[in-house]
Amino acid sequence: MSAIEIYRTLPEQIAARLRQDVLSSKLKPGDPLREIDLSERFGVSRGPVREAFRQLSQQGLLVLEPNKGVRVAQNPSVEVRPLVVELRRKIEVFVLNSIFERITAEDLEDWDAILADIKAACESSDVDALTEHDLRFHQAIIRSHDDKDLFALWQPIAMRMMMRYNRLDDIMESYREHKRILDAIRAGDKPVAIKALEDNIQ
Amino acid sequence: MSAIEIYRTLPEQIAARLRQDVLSSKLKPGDPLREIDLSERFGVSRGPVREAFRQLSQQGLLVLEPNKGVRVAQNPSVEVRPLVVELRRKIEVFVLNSIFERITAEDLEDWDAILADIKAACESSDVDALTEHDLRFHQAIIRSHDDKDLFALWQPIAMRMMMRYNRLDDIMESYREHKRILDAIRAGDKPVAIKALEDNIQ
DNA sequence: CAAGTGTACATTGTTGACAATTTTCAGCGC
DNA sequence: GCGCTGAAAATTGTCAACAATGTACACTTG
Repeated sequence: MSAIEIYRTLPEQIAARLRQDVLSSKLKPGDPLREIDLSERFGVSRGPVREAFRQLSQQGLLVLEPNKGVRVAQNPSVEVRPLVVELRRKIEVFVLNSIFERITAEDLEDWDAILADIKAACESSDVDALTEHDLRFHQAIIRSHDDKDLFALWQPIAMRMMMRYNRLDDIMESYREHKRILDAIRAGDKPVAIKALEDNIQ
Repeated sequence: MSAIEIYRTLPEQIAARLRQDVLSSKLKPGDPLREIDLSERFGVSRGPVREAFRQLSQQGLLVLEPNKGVRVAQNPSVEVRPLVVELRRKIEVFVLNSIFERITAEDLEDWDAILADIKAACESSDVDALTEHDLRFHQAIIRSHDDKDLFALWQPIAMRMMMRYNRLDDIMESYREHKRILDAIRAGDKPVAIKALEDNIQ
């Protein structure tokens, strides 16, 4: 796995590992997870594993059933998915619109760095890495807003889209979509930036 | 407290109690909560209390800081609140629109019963009870959709609105708003029902 | 006296044992 | 063979002790 270990607590580290497994379909919808298995695999007790389960269920990646256990969540139904897409668009457009005039050179540097990771992942057709860096890109934008609660609002919605790349014929298109967003921001063109962001969320 | 004890697990019961305290402003934004205090108050160990904290932080009512503890969350800023309102509207309208033709007589009976509770709370000016039954009313509608994940999507957004009734000069208006929704549903008038629902969410 | 430092205290984090619940499946009667 | 019953196994839920972390404040030092 990648070496991004900014996660401070034990449950966060475990949750991050499991999230990768779910998003990369190493764990499939309906798969059961047992606390003992994972506590042995990570060399910790069941407590932190339980808490990681709670975190991921709050993000919609796992489903908890009291006294029965945890399973990987089903993807949103075809009926509900358009709603999820619309909600995520609303939040991200709100944020971009709100911070646009206050975006700093440092912000753009950070986002360029992530864009480079996206490009590398596209060029090597590494879908898992692309999923990770795509998420990081949008996270970075959300997190640059002063109101830190927006991230908590956005995360469960974004996770439910689960970044499935089957929508793209050409994986490089993902890189180009994100590049268009940053280019428009750099040019100070707000409407185009927002349009590019909306086009990327589907 | 009211005797609605449908919550199966210990952490759910604790979370329900704390949620009431937060929504009724018995606990105010910024107030710190200590695991020991609550475990003694409820006569359980710290484990279930910790899990209740996690549930409520996922709903946006508490804020967790690793190794430091838990505080009651701040209300959404005036800038973000319109976004939250819009997101909640989108979800509830989506659900009502989606289930409208399949609403049964039993559904309407259930919702009428909750409406009666709302009426009683309004007549006795019991704002805490009104908050509770208002939540129950909208929960019941969301939960009648086949896709149970919609409730998990809706809850953190709805909680962040925190049902503040200072928007109403006359508390009875809350009852009338909800009655308008059910009347329109009963009459089979979808556009009016959706309009009434939208008007109620602000 | 201000700034920094160390130590005791308060609080959260983690663990392993035990309790409660659910699931599995062998045994039984029909 | 089919369905029911109930004991055993597997799994999650709860607890209390211990570890790690953060905080408060008296103390030192310049």
